[in-house]
Amino acid sequence: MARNPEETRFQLQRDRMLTAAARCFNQKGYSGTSLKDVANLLGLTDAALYYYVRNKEELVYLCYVRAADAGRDAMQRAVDQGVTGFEQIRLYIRNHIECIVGENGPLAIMSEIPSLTPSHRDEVLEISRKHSKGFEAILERGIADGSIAPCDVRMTGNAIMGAINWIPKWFHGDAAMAERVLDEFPEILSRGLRPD
Amino acid sequence: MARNPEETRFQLQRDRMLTAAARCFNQKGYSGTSLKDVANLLGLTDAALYYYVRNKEELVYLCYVRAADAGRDAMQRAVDQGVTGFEQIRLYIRNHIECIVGENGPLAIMSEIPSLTPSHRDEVLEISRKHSKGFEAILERGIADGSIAPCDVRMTGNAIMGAINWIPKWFHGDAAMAERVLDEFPEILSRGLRPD
DNA sequence: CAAAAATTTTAATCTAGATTAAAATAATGC
DNA sequence: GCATTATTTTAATCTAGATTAAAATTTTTG
Repeated sequence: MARNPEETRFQLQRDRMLTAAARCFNQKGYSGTSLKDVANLLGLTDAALYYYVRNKEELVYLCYVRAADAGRDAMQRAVDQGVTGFEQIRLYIRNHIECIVGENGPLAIMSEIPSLTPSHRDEVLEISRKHSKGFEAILERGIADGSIAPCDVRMTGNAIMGAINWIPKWFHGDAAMAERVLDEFPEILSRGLRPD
Repeated sequence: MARNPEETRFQLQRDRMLTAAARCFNQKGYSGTSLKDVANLLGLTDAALYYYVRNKEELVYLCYVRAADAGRDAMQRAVDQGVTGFEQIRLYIRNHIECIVGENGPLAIMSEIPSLTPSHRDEVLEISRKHSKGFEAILERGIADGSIAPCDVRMTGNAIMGAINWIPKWFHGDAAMAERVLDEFPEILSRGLRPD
């Protein structure tokens, strides 16, 4: 055990593990990926994973927490940098997609919350709800400042988030495609928000 | 075995089964749902399902084929009824969402194609690709007839389809909500397509 | 370099869930 | 009502994959 450099070592391995797991989960789902799948991506044995997590459920849980952190971060930066609500939404879309298709590896899409422990489930649901609320709040500010046309913010949020969350289903790590998504999606998804 | 009324009986049960399975799969994924889960929804024993399908994989496969049929149908009706490309897209969105949130039970979202048999996988992928092409073709017609602004049809298709495919993740059979989705989504998702 | 701590592997165990076969029940045709 | 066919259940198998414990290996520290 250690102060900092070694804690970092453990953390780094664990992080690589979460990335590998996220890749598997996005592709084959929670139950569909075996710990062996994840371990293989890392050149390890399945049993080795238990050195880093208590069990498989905790692995998803950590993936989700990590994704939530990245999402919150993407939103925070967008709010900090954008002036109008519209600009903030656009920045957020771009930032978030960057997390998803970026080279630091994929983020897990939170698509199997039912598989979590009740306690973990509640926690993740709470975070997720907060995130949605944050998104809707930006929309509302945009409506207030006139940069976004009045709309059902809940449904609009669901639509935009859905389009983003679905990306891992068809995107598989092609760098050229990553560029294209990053260029096109923010425009496509925000275009409909503008007032006439 | 039978001519027609009995064939219908078998078909009907099988259809109920596909609906139940679709509900489970959408909620918990392929590997996440046991045959017992599906059987319970029908008031049956898991073993009884084998009277209708060869195995679990065939069950997903049939769910996917069924969803594909409904999707093709929704698109065909949209093309038949709409005049401009824009109108057709809008109609298609509404028709498809109606399949998803409608009362005849949910359609399976094709999110776990990797779990299929190679042969089934190829077939479903082919159908799915054709569907995407159909969607993009409508977009292109819309661009040609001036009802839709020029855009990257591939990315636009991915965005719109993604938003739709994600619906089952947050929609859970509330009738009032179904109305709301059906009212809002076609507008939200098509608004950005209009030329300036 | 040797001791201690950290990391990984090997080898079992344990269980849920898919699948099957045989038996039981229900429905239908005559 | 009887014989046949359709449907479902009961009761076993069988297997993949999660989990664990102990042993082996690697890394770190002094």
